[in-house]
Amino acid sequence: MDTRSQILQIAERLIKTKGYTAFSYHDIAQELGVKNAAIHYHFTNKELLGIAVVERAIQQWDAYRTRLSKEPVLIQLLEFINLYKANQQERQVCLIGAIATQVTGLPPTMGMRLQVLAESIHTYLSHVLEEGKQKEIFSFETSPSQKAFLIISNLAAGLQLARVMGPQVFQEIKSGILKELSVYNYE
Amino acid sequence: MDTRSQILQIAERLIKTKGYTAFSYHDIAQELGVKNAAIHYHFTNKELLGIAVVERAIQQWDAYRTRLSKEPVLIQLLEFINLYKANQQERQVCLIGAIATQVTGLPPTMGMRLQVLAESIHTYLSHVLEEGKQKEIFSFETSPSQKAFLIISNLAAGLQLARVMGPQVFQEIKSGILKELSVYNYE
DNA sequence: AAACTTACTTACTAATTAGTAAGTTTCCAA
DNA sequence: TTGGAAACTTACTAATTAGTAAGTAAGTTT
Repeated sequence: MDTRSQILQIAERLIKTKGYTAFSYHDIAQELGVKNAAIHYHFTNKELLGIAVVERAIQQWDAYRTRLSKEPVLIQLLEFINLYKANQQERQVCLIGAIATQVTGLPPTMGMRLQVLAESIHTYLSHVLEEGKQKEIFSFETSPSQKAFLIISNLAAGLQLARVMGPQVFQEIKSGILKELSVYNYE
Repeated sequence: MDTRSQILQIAERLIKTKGYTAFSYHDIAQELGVKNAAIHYHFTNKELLGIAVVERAIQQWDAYRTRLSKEPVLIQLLEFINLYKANQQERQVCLIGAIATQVTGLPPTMGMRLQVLAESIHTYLSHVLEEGKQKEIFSFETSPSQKAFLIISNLAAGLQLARVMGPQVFQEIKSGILKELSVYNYE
């Protein structure tokens, strides 16, 4: 993998563990075994790096949801939850939560691109829920859009609560989501 | 109000808007119209200030839940939601979400005290839900503890999503929570 | 009135930060 | 084989950061 991609990968991990303001070019440089200025060569300033991290997340999400969309809705839901579970296992939060809590003091463009990501995720999950409801695989009383907001917020804050209260909280939230959708016998 | 309390109040607001790492002693000093060192007089270092902010939040929460516990369960739930709504109106996130997303790089004591706060909130809401279920005011299929985790995560991440996607998202989440509890005709 | 405390200010240090400018190495293409 | 671009390093700057030490003014206690 090329250095540019490695920088983006490390930056994303740092944002999801310490937050955007808390990580420095030095952190990335040290981990890559290069000098500070090498990071500046690839990303002139921190704002550009931050935006590129969100942009990369959008691309990866687009690829992921395109691939997933060919699967049955139940698999799509479980795999969606697993995306968050993977973060939990590394004690990370999701990118949206990590940036949203600091967004007031961040470059506006980061907020705008994050909105695009959040809306894409919400739209995708809404469709999955709608199809699942129609096919009687999921059961819920709210609209698919509203239910999508509820589930996304469960997962996002589930990661945050798990950091503070322990990993079992995420498991409780995950099984709660599925129970409320009347989904049983998974994995 | 004395200076110490004012510092804590400003610090909490800054944590809930920009995050712990992003605010400086200078930010507080400027807003109070005093010099940098005046803040250090009251809180020798940033770690002590951070812990004091969480400690104050625990005290305020204890007072609030004690007062609320005399009300009917439906009022208790609606007032609990209103605590988050108040944050939303100022474009802030909740203290737990704000700190949890950065907790990996923060003084361990802050994480420990935040855990106490989070557990107290969860215990309180669990009791409210349990009583409400028993009295058939709320309806839900999971355990009260599990439902409490779901609702807390809805509200915490609801604030974060509202920052990125707009305030209507918080409203959607709020009405979704109530609908799933079969609570109608509120306010 | 003297001693002491509270709540600061002034003036500083050391470390870290993002960011830049100029030079260097390595590889590839004409 | 020479020219140039890509990917750096070296060496620096300016700003911001947390934190400290010494001094001061106002009030409070003895």
